[in-house]
Amino acid sequence: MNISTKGRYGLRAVLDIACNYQGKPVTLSAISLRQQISEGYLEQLMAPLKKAGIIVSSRGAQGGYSLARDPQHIVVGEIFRALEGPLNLAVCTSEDETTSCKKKDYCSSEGEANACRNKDCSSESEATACSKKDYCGSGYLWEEIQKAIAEVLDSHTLADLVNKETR
Amino acid sequence: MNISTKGRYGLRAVLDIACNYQGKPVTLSAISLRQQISEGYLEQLMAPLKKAGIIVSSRGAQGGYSLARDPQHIVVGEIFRALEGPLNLAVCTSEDETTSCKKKDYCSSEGEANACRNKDCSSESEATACSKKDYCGSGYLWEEIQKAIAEVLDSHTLADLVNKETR
DNA sequence: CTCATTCCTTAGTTATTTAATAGGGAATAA
DNA sequence: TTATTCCCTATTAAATAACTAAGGAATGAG
Repeated sequence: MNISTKGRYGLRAVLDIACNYQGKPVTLSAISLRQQISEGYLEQLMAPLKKAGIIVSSRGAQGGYSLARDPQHIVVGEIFRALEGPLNLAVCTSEDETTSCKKKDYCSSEGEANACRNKDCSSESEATACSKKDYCGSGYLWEEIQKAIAEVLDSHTLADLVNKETR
Repeated sequence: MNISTKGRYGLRAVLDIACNYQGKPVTLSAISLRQQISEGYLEQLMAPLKKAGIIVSSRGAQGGYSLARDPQHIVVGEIFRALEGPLNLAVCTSEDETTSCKKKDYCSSEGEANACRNKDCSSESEATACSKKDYCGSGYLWEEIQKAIAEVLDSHTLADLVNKETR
């Protein structure tokens, strides 16, 4: 269980922009140099960040990237989700929600007392309904973990991280 | 960011044993059938669980797996870590701790005010010291997330999950 | 106007990890 | 002594991650 370079580098890039903006947009090459991440790879991280409305860009000489909003109005969860996608700890791949929890085989206890709950899927995304998921006891756990992660992500702003950085 | 089948299947397997133990050890084939996980793959999950002292096994006819302790004395974090390894959200690969944070390039802010803190690495494992890590602002975030995950893992016992299951 | 600069987009490639399968071996109870 | 059951290791196929490459489009400076 880890966070991909996409998420890690991407956050560093946004932090870099936040810390190094001085009236002028910050160029990719400057970020690349400071963060020791190849420009080509950084480019790919900028696209989703831009799409998510976290950064804005301008082209041409003196161009580069700036934050779309003040750091205190950018929640870290936005950045994370833009890069890594919605939180989805347990794997829920099926598109057909109605078939959920019909197969009691997936549940680790037997007998009629065992009513598979339908919300064991911990995905944040509505699109991915569950027919193969980790049910019941384990599903509960993944959900709790996911909520804990979301809580951290959504209770910090970019400004908080900038403070940690320059302190 | 997700949890591998190793962790998910493994937890389900342990839950299965907890729920279906009735005086006799639970066989792999029974777990396989109920959980719809191949026996071959399950076998590989049993090894670390056994090594971690979570389950015990007996061979031969009527053999199988049982819990090594009562479910209320098995913390979920033990199971998780046995299967997925120590929590290690940010990647810290170097073995040489003294080189940490010497390269200011990794930090996303410039200037002398920027003292890279040495503990940004969020790894639970002592063995993996950091020379390439996500520093400062971002390192702080990964650490907070990791602590939140550990809190959930370490505040639930297997008995808690069994209750969720059979309710 | 034109040209250097900078972002933009897509395709392709390589490395790593995951998820399994396969097959023989060792212990044990009936 | 034999069917059962766990044990161990190697191999492989698929998926994902992590880049690299390369050409294009916009823009500001001169």
